[in-house]
Amino acid sequence: MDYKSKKVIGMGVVTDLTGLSERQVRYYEEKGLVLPERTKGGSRKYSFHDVERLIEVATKLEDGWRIQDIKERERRLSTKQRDDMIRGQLNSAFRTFPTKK
Amino acid sequence: MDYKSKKVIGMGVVTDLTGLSERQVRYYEEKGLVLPERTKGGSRKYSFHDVERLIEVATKLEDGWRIQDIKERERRLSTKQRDDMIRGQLNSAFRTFPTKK
DNA sequence: CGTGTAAGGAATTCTGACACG
DNA sequence: CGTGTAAGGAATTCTGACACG
Repeated sequence: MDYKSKKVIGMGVVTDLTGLSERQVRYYEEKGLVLPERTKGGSRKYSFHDVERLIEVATKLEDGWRIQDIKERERRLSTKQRDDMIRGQLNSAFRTFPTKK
Repeated sequence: MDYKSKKVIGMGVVTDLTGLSERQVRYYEEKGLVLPERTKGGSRKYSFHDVERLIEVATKLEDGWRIQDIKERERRLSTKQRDDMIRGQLNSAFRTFPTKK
């Protein structure tokens, strides 16, 4: 695992880095948009990747998105990505599988 | 600044990552071998680079080095590096400056 | 010299709840 | 729905000191 994915950042640094409040950060977690790890004592630990994710979420909210919208869109995207993967696999298996157009 | 150099890691994670005690980590700082940043409240914050540095220091201590030895050696190394830099600059200024051999 | 430990305090983070719009 | 806030507690980290070898 690389530096970007290692969950080592505490709440204080996260609020500094993102400009968000603790409340916001915890709420986005409650809604399943970020998944920090926990220390034995229960403190949240985030990765740099999580920090970027939080900023992305906050930006979309400012743009008028709702949290449900964000989750919805991403669910669909990952579904499409799965479809593309399967299509790719079929493609190499049978060189005749029809792709779009 | 990249992820590796950003000082965002608290003491707890540092001891987890290095296997060192808080005492050791603070002592190496006292001796000038690592230079964490501080939060407003006074908590130390380390980078991934610092973490690797701490492991390196601890390893050398296990190998019988003394902290002063470690600092001494590095002082000399950086002096040599400075010499090399200056030699390089002179080299490009006067293509005749004698390099070793 | 390098490290352990007990002591007491200050800073940090957590949860659950009430509030607002 | 997304966020602020006051409340109380638990976990975290800090400093200075004494101890050992």
